Parts: sequence; structure tokens; C-alpha cells
Amino acid sequence: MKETFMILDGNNLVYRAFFALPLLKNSRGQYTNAVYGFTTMLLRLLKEEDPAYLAVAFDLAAPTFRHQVYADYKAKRERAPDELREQIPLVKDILRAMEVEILEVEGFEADDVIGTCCEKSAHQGVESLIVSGDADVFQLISPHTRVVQVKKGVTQTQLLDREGLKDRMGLFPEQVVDYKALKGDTSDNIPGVPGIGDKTALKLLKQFPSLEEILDNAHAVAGERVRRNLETYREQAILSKELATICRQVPLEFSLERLKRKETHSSKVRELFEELEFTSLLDRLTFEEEAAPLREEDSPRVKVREAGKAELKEKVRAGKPLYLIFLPRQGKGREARGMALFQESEGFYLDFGEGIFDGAGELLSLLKPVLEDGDTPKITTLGKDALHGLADRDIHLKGLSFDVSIAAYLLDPTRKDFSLPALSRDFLKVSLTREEDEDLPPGVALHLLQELHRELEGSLAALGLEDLFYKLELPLIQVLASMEDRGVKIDDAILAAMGRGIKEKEDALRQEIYALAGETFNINSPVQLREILFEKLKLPVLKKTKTGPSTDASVLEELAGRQEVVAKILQLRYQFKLRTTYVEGLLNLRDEKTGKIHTTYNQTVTATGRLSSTEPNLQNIPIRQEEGRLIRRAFIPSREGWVLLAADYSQIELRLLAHLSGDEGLTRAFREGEDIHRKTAAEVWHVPLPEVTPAMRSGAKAINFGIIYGMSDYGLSQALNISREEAGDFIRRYFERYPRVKDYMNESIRKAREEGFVTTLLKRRRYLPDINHKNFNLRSFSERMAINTPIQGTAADIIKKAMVKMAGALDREGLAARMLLQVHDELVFEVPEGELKESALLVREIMEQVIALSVPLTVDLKHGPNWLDMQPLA
DNA sequence: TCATTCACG
DNA sequence: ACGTACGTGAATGAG
Repeated sequence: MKETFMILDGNNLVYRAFFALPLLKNSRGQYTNAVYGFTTMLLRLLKEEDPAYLAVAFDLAAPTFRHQVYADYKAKRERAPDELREQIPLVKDILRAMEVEILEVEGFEADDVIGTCCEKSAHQGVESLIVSGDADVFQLISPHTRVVQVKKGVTQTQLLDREGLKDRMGLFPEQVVDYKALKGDTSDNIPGVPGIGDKTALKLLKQFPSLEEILDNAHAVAGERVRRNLETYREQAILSKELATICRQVPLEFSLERLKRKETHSSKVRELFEELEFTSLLDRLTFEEEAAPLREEDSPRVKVREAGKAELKEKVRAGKPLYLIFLPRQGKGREARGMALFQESEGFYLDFGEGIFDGAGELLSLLKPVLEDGDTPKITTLGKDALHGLADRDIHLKGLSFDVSIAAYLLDPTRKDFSLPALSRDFLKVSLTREEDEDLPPGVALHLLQELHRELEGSLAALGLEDLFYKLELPLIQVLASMEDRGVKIDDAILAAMGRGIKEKEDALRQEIYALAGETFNINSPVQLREILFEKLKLPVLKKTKTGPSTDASVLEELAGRQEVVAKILQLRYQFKLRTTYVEGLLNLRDEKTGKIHTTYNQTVTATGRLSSTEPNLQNIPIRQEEGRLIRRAFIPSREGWVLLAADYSQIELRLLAHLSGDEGLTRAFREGEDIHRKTAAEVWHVPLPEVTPAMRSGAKAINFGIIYGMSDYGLSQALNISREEAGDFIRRYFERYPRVKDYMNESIRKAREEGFVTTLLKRRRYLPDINHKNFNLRSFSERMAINTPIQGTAADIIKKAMVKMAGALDREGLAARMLLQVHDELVFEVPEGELKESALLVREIMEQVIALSVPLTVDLKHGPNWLDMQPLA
């Protein structure tokens, strides 16, 4: 028997299922009727038709080529109800979990994708079976292509081939478009020819085989009115035919291999079904063998041996996937106690003894060719640590193909523990003994790494996170490792001098404070300070913390006018901060030999997708105040004749707000290259741009920020030091001018409530479990996260993407410039002075063009001999 | 280890 | 009537 390729019209079937079934909800409040209807239909079709290949086509929201030909195409169509629209992502989640290919192509409808696929599959000798409830696809019927028409409800279907269609409609497939062109279609807003309905259309197509012949022979047609309309609306009929014709040349990669149907399903499908409460459907699936729980007596852990030279050389080979783990030393930072390897069926362990240079040196050198071979896939966890560990031995690991810690982060960016035992407990439901947990044996580690790889690979696919993982986060590991490795040079003399100056100021301030307070006390202790300020000096309590009156800067600023000592305390705090955190903090972490500091970029810490930086944190070096800013003078290029180059995205989050919300006013402002805060002030106060005062602008700036944070009127009033009423009024005016921004915020919250998570442009997810919580506070927090996370997270996606591209591009162009720092919306490089211009142009090009938005992304470039004294580079 | 404070985007 | 702007990391004091 010939193999069949079954392709489903996704949108159409979900739509039909939605209206065929009552509006079901699961206990978490998700609407599931369309998902349920679609899934049962899919399972039934798989059983009845038993196709060898399978795919589901979806429409994309973007305008299609038909809109270019005819602006009113589908203009009358009503927006699908929200209860339906929100179920589409769930359907796709299920399909991804079942490893069913989802086909969608921008600018084309599902029908076009279906037509193209059927044509291509026919070329490869595979018959197609289209499943749809829409009669449009009848035009695709051919000797190689049949249609399963889904009729009322989701249970009744009819199989149509060429003869069947003729019997049913009195038409051959190639006449379906002519028929539609004549009678028109109100749902697609295809005009047709006035006065011709289905009766007349059929009659005409009996008389002449095609629209063209009908039009050319209009004079021979019966009926005065029909004849006249055919002549008058000739062009309209031809346009209608064009619109009704399914495009069979959609640009898409078609590989039957990829569409091969999976007979068994991963536990991901089970989890999704359970979440949606489709437990009755579970029996209808065949599941893969579950990973056996790892117990003391029957653990299928990997056998591992202390490897000898000859053995390693013989058994670890290029080309085959290699599992690799650096096992952490108990409580000793990132230092590893050894490396475990697994390939095919053999496991090895290299003990590093007291350090990586101690025992395993020779063995490691033996592995160097395989480790540096980009075509030998490496599966790791905490891969960046391994990268560094090996780099210390001059082994430059290449071919990272999977990292379970990063995968786990994408599946839930709020998780805290990325150790193998923790990941195994949560993803594999495997429990370890306490001893194993504390000091993981290499064999157990290798076993868990393999199981996690298998499990998380499927989970990423099930949630549509593959591109984000393989194209962005995975290559980013290497990029970050080399930035950390490179480090940034620090002029210690500058810091040391600053430290001495600060110390003097501190001492003077401290004496003055003691004198004014009338006693000595620990000014750094909030507890002791409280006593002095609020008990001894009887200053009013303006704000409270969990443990008592607050003494933070906003409070002290309010009180500074009443007691001289308060201002001194503020000054002392600032000086102290500069000295301890920055001057001494940086000097302590500076490598004596190279004069550099090497930060660590954490890729699995933030809930939004940003990086974080530790030991030291180079993402919070002072800039806002003049004095603190001087710290930046100590950041210098590592070589003579080199300079620093800084490139920062201008207003990236507000631009993303414009893009994501589609607000016209905001979009226009960016397209016209306006100063956005000034423009906002002008809009809100209805004054011409030149009349915007600095106060108006800074108010507008605060509100622009507030929007991104999901602000309240109270929050804004605090930020601007104005009354709540004024703040509320301000916000109302803002939304009057930028109404779609308001819609966008509501929509973000609504989506979070329905789906339980929010996403960024590159599909990064953050779950918000408290979004429907009955506690107002918890719920409100989640709502603000629902607004902020897509914006902050998309900005993170974008700069990460630019970083990955940048690393490749600098190499390709043969430029010596190297990325040193990332500060959320800024990249800092060191570059040879002679290559400054060329490097800067490349940097700008990559950062600005990394993604296409509805507003331009712009990058400001600066260069200089250090991170303080920088000049704009036009 | 937690709470407070404050540096950054 | 809630109680209040998003995301981080480091240093210090207190228990």
C-alpha cells in the first residue's frame, strides 16, 4: 500500500471544534473545548487513516499576498472570540509535544501551505490527505490528493476524491475556483459577479468549463441580467478568481523525513494532557518507556572506570555524541574535582586530584583533538564551567550541542537550583541517596545527564523553545565564556588613589556626625541609626520596613532639611558605598599578574532572560552621580594603542513597547526620530515640542518608565514627588494619547491569566503562578510582571542575539576587536585604534539590524581611553 | 542566613 | 480597601 501524508488545516479545525463543543474549562480556568475537540479529531484520524507522514498548517496573523492584491480581502471577517484565540497556543503546545510538525509561513494562509505541500509530496510519490472543513481546499483534489471534509461537529467526515466531488457539487476540482470567482464569498469578502449565486454559477460551469471561457462567451449566455453583469464585472471576476486560487508555490522547506509520524509519545504529552485534564485521552496514546527511577539496588547507572591512556585514546572518538561533566568540588566555588565522560556505551572518569593541573594533565591532552572537534557534539551541564576548566589547560572545547542547565532555565527561568540532583528530582522524578546528593559519583552523574538530555530535549520542543535554545542560548555560552576569559583591564593606581581620597572624606564626615549626634555609634547599622534619628532626635517616621522605621535615602532626603546630621549621613553612606563596593571590591578581584578582572556572567539567574554579572558585578558600576562615575576611569583597554568602544541601544524598551503594542503615536515618534520623553510631554500637555520645559520632560520620562514597570498612580507620585491625584491625572492623559499601550497592558495580563505564563518575542517564557491569586498583593505583583517581563525579556533576547552574531562577525571580518562587557542594553569592546571606525560600523550594523521591528532600533556609539572619558562617534 | 541599603539597566 | 513600579548583586549588621 502506498504511504499517505496527512495534512490538517489547523485554524479551520480548531475553529470548528470550538463552535461544535460547549465552552469547557479545566479547573485552572483555561478554556479547553477547542483543544479537546481538535485533539480527539486528530487522534481519531490517526487511527482511521494511519498516515505515514503528518503535519498541521496554520495561518499567521500577518497580511498575506492576497491583501496586497486586494486590500479588502477578508475585511468583513469578525475577529475570533478571545476564548478561542487563546486556545491556539495550547493546540500548538500539544502538537509540539507529540512531535507533529507545525507549518506556517508568513504572508501565506494555511491553504497555500497545504497546496504547496501536497504538490511536493506528490512529486515524491506520496499521496496526500487534506483534512479541513473548508470547501476551498477542494480545488487541490487530484489523483494524488484527496480531502477529508469535516462536517458539522467534529465527528462527521466525508472523504472526497475527484469523482466524489463531481457527485457532491457537480464540479471538477479545477472548477472550484471558477465557481467561487463567479458566486463570490462573503466570509472572505471576495466580490464575485453580482447576480450570480451558486445555481447560476453551476449552470454556467456546465455550459463552459472555465471562468475565462464563460467571460469570453458571455454573449452566448442565457439571461439578460447575467450576460450584462458578466460583461460589466469581468475584471472583478478575474480578481476574484485570483483571490480564490490557492498558491502552490509557497517558499518552504519540505522534507517528508521531518514529517514522519511518531508512533510513541514522550511523557511531555502525558503531562500536557494531565494539565488540560484530558485524562480520558491518555489511553489512546502509546507512550515511550518511562525512565526507571534511580534506586540504590537497581540503578541503571553508568559503569565508569578510571581511564588509562591507551583506553581513552582508543575508546573516545570524534564524531559521536560525547557526554561531559565537570563535577564540582564540595564547597569550593567553581573548582572541579574531576571530569566524567561518556560516549556510546563507555564511561570514564578523570580525577583532577588537588587541581586540574595535578593528576589528569596527560590524559586531558590526549582528549584535546576530540574536545576541540566542532563536529563531535558535546552534551553538558553548566557547560561554561567546563569551557573554563578546559581552557585553563589550553583545551578549547567546541561543538557544544546541548546543555541541560540552560535547557532547564528556559523551561522555568525562576528555578533556583541547577545541580544535577535537583534537576533529576524535578524533571526525572528520581531520588538520590543523601550521600549521592552531596558527593555525586561520576557514574550516577553521567546517567542523570543522559536522562535529562533526553527528557529536556523533548520538553523544549514541546514548548516551541528549540530556536531560542539552539540558536541563541547555546551559542551564547561560548560567547560569554570568551568575554569572561578575556577580562577587562583595571588601572589599580586610579582606584587606590580614589580610595585614599574617599577614606579622608569618610573620616571627616564620621567625626562631624558623632559631634552632631552627641555620641559615637555605628552609622552603618540601621538599628543604631534608627535610635539616633527617631528616638534621640525625634525625627518623624516617614516610611517603615518590616523591622522598624526606614532610614533609606528617600527618607533621609526628606529629613535632611530638619537636622544637619542627616545630610552628612547621606554623604557618608555614599562615600562608604563607593569605597567598599567599587574601589575595594574591584581591587580585591583584580588579577595581580594580568591587571584584569574577570566577571562571571550568569545565564540562568534572571526571571526575564537578562544576564547577571557577579564577582564582581560589572553591570552596576556607578554612572549617575559625578563622583561615583569616576570609578569608570579605572576601566581601560588591555593593550597599548587600543581604545574602548561602547555601543548602547537607545530606548530599547520603549521602542519594544511601541512595537509590541502597535500604538500609532508611539511608533510614529520613534520613526520620526523624536526625543521620546520630550515628545511624550508635548502630547500629554498638548503643547508644541519647543515649549516643553525640563520639568515636563522629566515627568514624561518617569511615566514612560512607569509604564514599562506596570506602575500605579502611587508609584508615579513617589517617583515624581507629586500627589497621587496629579499622578493619576498624568497617567490618564498618557493613555489618551497612547491608547494602544493601555490595550497592550490589559492584553498581557489577560494572556497571563488564561495561559499561566507570558512570553517574549523569541518565545522565552515566564510562568506567573500567582496571577489569579486571591491575595491582592500577590496578584498585583504578578500583573506587573506580566507587563514588564515581555518587554525586558525581549530586550534581553535582542542583545543576546546581537552578541552571538557579533562574535562570529568580528572573526569573519578579521577584526581584532573583542567584546568585554554587557550591561543589559550596552556592549563594551576593546579595539585597536586603527580599526576603530570599521569595528564601530560593524557593531552598529549588527546591533541595529539584528531583528526587524515596526520601529527602528538605534545604537549610540562612544569611544575613549577609558570607560569614563568617552566621545560620541557619529 | 536574613534584612537593609544602594549601585546599575 | 487593599499598599504599591520591573530586573539584578554586594556590603554590612544582627541574630
